[in-house]
Amino acid sequence: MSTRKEKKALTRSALINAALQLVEEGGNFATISIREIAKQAGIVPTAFYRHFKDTNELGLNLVDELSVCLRQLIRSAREQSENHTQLIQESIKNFDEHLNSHRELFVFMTQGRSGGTPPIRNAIRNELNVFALEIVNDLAQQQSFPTLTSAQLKMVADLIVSTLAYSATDLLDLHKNPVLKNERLTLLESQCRIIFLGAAEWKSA
Amino acid sequence: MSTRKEKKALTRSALINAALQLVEEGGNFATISIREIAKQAGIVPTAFYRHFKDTNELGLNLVDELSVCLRQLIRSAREQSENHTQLIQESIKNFDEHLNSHRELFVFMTQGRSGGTPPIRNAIRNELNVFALEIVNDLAQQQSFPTLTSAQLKMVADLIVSTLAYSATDLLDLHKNPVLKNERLTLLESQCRIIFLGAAEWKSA
DNA sequence: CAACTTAGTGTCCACCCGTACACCGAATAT
DNA sequence: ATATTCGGTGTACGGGTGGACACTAAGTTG
Repeated sequence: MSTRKEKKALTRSALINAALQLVEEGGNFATISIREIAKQAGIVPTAFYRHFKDTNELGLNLVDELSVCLRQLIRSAREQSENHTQLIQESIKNFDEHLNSHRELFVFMTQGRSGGTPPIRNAIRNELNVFALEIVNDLAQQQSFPTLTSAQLKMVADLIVSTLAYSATDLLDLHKNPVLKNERLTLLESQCRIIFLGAAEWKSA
Repeated sequence: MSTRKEKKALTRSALINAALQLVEEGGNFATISIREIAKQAGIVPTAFYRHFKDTNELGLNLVDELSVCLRQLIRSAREQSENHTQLIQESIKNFDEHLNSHRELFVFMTQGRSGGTPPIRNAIRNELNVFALEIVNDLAQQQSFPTLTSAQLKMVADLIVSTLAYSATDLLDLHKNPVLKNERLTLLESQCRIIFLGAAEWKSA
């Protein structure tokens, strides 16, 4: 039927993967060129334009990839646990596994959130906001903090997301140093517990 | 006496300021070129090499600038307050003012922490670590959390620094939107209070 | 004052960049 | 079966880049 569209979709994802791989290999997304991406994808530079206007547009598509990745992360963390401590442990383990299996996307995310073009920054910010909203949903459903309004839950969720995202930069860098990485994961766990403790104590003042 | 060294130091700081200004104007530090910096500084490109080997080396010097900036920030936040809430409010106000008066440095910091070359990333990480240690010092001196060991205080301080640094990206972007920026500052304040509440509740488990 | 040092200049080169353009050949539509 | 669409190719151009090199002029030193 559609050999045409199939092939196009194929090289399109080849371009996306090429960009991600270049980023993962240590390149800053802001500095990688159309020519590099095309070469990595095994096509000629000018063919790039059949798919994206420029690297920025490709970047926005990377954010879409990130979006589904984050959704997977939320979903796989959704087996409810007995208590907060356990929930945190399991969620962080899950987070770490996602960081490993989607390194390139998270490297792109951390880079782009502060160093991307404005459209990319906003797109990533938006994804992280959606992510926080999903956490709010979960916290509400599990009635983790019955005394908090949903606005207050959102504030807590934003803090959790902020803490996770910040740690991602460190964890991705500690990739090849398991000892330090585990230390960092332990730190992250303690910090999340602090947040949960604080949230439980929060009185609207 | 030393007109020579004076002039050199002068153009050197002209180069540093040129780089910072280019970053502040929206450029990603990773993408700005020696020629751009030199032009902005009002010298010829090749003269750049009299001061720095490459942009990376200049970047490491920007981290030094950041270092003294962070030290100023700590110092000016060191008037002790009556209670936690007030301390947080004043410290955040101080933080915001520093963000405004040293925009370029903080843009560079947020960019570089996740998107810089490995040496720059490490240098910034190191500065933030020192910053956290200074906070530990202050918290210990004020006996804010008598039940916590210094290792636990460090964990809390890291969380505070993480939260501040993460918010910096947002705050710098909201530069020209006072309403949203104030919302973000309020969010930050709530999050810091959560952290302080959680820290007060922490039992070594 | 003479010799030396050095910050900044001017020129030049090989390289990579984005992108315009004409082209091809196979998948699709008629 | 023929015409059309379109993803990928190859060539070409102007412009920006890092950096080598020889130079100058002013500051320093002895």
